[in-house]
Amino acid sequence: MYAPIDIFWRTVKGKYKAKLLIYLNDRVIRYSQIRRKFSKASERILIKQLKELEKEGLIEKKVTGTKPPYKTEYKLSNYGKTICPIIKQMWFWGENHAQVFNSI
Amino acid sequence: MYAPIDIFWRTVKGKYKAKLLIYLNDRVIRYSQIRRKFSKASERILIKQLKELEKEGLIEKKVTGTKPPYKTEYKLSNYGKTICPIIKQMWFWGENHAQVFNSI
DNA sequence: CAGTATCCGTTTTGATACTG
DNA sequence: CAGTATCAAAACGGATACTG
Repeated sequence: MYAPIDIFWRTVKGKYKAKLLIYLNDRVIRYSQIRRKFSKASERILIKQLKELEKEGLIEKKVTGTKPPYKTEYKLSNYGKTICPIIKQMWFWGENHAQVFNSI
Repeated sequence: MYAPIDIFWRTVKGKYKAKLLIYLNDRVIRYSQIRRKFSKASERILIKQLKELEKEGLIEKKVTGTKPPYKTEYKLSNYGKTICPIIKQMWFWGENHAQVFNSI
């Protein structure tokens, strides 16, 4: 029903998802840190994309505390780690071909 | 001003662009053929995405004839060929992880 | 601290009739 | 044959006030 490329697409579609995956690669990070790093993103969208990544199993969330203030930590899952090499290649491609865009 | 990942993103963002690039890989194809292949896409969107790919130099178009009916042929440029390996990896990733989505 | 809820503007896509 | 034009619908993202 879906072409394989659609599977991939659906996974990383969203303004910040690819960057979030790279940012979470090999770290455990609290939400407030992510907020600071992605300060240009609106609260709503950042949470939305984190939730989607979590729902699809690419990242994992751990909440500490039973009443506020809570402490939440995000990290990449093993499944999420399988996608990072591809995102890095997307990154490298952009790096190598940036001049094409600057000239438009 | 743009992160490299945004460069890549901007290049293939669009519902059919990645598929178009793969489809045009190593072939010269007429517009009507593309239409048949992408029969689910609306005329407007298909043309729009072809135009954007052409504008950014990923594909090339050759028009034959001075009055209708015209004959146009599309093919991948050398520049476009540099991005196909990455799209294929996206494809493979989706193939290998499809079951995750089917289970949701 | 880590989110939700609400409202709103922009961007993307679709359907379809028409044209060089 | 290969598009363009027009209009409408849906998806996406942003700002910000509020809450467990």
